[in-house]
Amino acid sequence: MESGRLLFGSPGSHHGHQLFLLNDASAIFRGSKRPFFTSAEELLEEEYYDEQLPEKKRRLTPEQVLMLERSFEEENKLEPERKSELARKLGLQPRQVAVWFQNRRARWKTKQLERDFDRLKSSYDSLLSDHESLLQDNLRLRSQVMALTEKLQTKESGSVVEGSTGPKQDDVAPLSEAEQTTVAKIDTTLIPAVQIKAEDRLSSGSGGSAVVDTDGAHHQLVDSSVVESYFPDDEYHHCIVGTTNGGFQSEEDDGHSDEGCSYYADPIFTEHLNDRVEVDDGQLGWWVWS
DNA sequence: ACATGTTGTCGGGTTACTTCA
DNA sequence: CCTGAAGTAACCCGACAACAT
Repeated sequence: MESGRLLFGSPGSHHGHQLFLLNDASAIFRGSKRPFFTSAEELLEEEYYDEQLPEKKRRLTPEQVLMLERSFEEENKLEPERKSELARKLGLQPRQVAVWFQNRRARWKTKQLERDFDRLKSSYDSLLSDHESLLQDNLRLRSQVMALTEKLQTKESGSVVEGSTGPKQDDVAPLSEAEQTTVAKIDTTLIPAVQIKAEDRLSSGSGGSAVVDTDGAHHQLVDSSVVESYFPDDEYHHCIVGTTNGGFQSEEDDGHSDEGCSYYADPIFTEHLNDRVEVDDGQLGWWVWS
């Protein structure tokens, strides 16, 4: 071990005053209490070294720091030969050079962590912005699907009564090309899902049976006017109880009502929640969105 | 060949001191 | 003048590797 230090101070103190054994070049500081950032001119002044106070921490001169920094840029690890060479050139103890490199690596690592943090935070902020933008798109598209679905149903009901005394088909505005494309998607994805659910329900026989939709939501028909829906992706495992009388409740597994349910914040869900339950002569139908 | 001791270095944490606002 | 924050030289400790015995 490189040691070379003398301790004096009160016994038992963890950090006694320390006096360093100095090499030839630094011997001019022996016994002085050199302040930080001492200029070269000041160092040459005789009275500077008159005091015989114990050696304490001394700042390295700017020239010493510059040379150490340059050496650190080349290689941040210090092999024994380079350490001795640097110590000789700078007029420092090899131990001082080693300590400087250790501290310099620690400072570099701290800065590196700060840079990494900034980079990750920037990346996170960007992703968050993208996520929020996608949520807005999702919301908008859901609304569009709803509107188009309603439009399609209105059109289909108009064609059923065509030729009868019902409203004329001309009362329904024709779908645009884009709307027709969306409707086609609804036909191929949503309607079969509804059919599957209807088959599940019908095959189960009783009104108290349960079905699971494409979202994994578990729907239980309680009676002719009430259905309970459990959403497995909801970390709170809320139970949404929809009714046909215009209201709904949200409960947690333990039965306590929860006004903070995240679904309240979803305008699409809130607006169309009761659409999930359509009771018509005991027949249960579902709105489904993907 | 293996065990043990010595020496030096490293990273992480801490202390003591200086500088500055 | 006092004070707290920041920067930094130096230290302590445990882990590890290289080398000698």
